[in-house]
Amino acid sequence: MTAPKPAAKYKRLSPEARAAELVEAGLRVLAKGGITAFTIDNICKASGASRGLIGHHFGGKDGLLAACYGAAYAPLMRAIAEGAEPMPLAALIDELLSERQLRPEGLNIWLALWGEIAVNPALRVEHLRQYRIYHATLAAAIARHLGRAAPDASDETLATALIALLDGIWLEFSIAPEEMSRAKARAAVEALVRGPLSGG
Amino acid sequence: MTAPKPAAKYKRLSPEARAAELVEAGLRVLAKGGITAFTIDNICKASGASRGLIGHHFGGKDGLLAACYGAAYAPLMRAIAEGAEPMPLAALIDELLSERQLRPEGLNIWLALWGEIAVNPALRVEHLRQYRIYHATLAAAIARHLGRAAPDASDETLATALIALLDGIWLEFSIAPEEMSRAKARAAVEALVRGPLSGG
DNA sequence: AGCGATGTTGTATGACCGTTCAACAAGAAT
DNA sequence: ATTCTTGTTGAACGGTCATACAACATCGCT
Repeated sequence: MTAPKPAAKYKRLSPEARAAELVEAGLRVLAKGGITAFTIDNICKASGASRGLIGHHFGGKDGLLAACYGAAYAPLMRAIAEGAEPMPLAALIDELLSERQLRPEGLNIWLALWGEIAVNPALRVEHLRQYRIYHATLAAAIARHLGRAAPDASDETLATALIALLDGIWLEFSIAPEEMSRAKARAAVEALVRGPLSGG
Repeated sequence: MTAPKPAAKYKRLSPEARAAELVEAGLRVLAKGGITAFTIDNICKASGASRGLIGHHFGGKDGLLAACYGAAYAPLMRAIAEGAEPMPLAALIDELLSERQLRPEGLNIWLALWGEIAVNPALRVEHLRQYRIYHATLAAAIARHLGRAAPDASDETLATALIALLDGIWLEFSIAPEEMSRAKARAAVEALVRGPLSGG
């Protein structure tokens, strides 16, 4: 018999890898149980890690929540930044209403976090940072669509309206899925965008 | 000296009055601290009542939360049902974007509750009940605006889109007030509604 | 004035919360 | 093989959570 290899009691990860695992677990918890389920216990159980790790890597629960917020924005940012050259507006809207962006787990994460943003100043800061990028990208796409080099005030306003409509659509998908569908969503966005964008 | 009147230790209320006070206190707590602040302690402190009352009148915290959800819908319902005869669409939209409907406290309550609806089946049921009334009222107003006696499929779809846009606008007012304004909101709603409604 | 019905109180209870931290162990460096 | 760095563990802590419930007080009724 060879010497029995003692089973390692845990796997040691790089800080980045461990942080990523915890953020992913946090997002899974948020998607399933909302903000009230976002507890150290639940997250560590979901991640398979021990209770001390969140404090060690993020300084506390709030730190992890902020990281989760950033991570929740990632798919959206990836979508609107895809490709080397800027996307045409139609393609952008198509992507924002794609099945990938409308997955229920992802939407539930938004819902859970929105309620916190209104109430948690630290999260609000992180939100504004991401929002500005999102808004600027949309405004630029609208301006390009209308043959402008840079967005003017009306493009900015339309971008704000489009963001609100998309947020509302995502919201309805989450809380009243019987009433919302991709087709209805598409029709709504087209109605909003047709007037201002066809006329010029 | 006359006999000193012993100060009453508490005021005894009818079940309806007490329930109403607790619901109001619950809404105040939701507006200020979101769903995570919705605790027995906080609510009773806000209401000036003792810790046993929520259990006594609502069977538990969840019962009160459901009642709060219904109460949160009340201003909206009152707005769209105002007057004996049906409101014209323009007036309806005006009311839905009025300052009364856009008060931050009210919007924060929505935000706090939306995150729970996605996750709490009992709340979801209550939501659907209220949503159907809301949706039907809007669809009827749209149909009337177009000279139809009853809403057809396109009116229903437009009502859904309008609800989504309004929800999104309220959301932006709460989490990104720097970017949203009543004027922008009005412009967005008009853009959404102009095409389908002017053409017929 | 006294009784009875019932709305109200506040403590007790057990579960769970987030954070801390000393002991531990894995893997790299030597 | 040994040492060292550092990621990891899990128990311990004080605080807060929702709920249950027995004692109590108020007010209508007689």
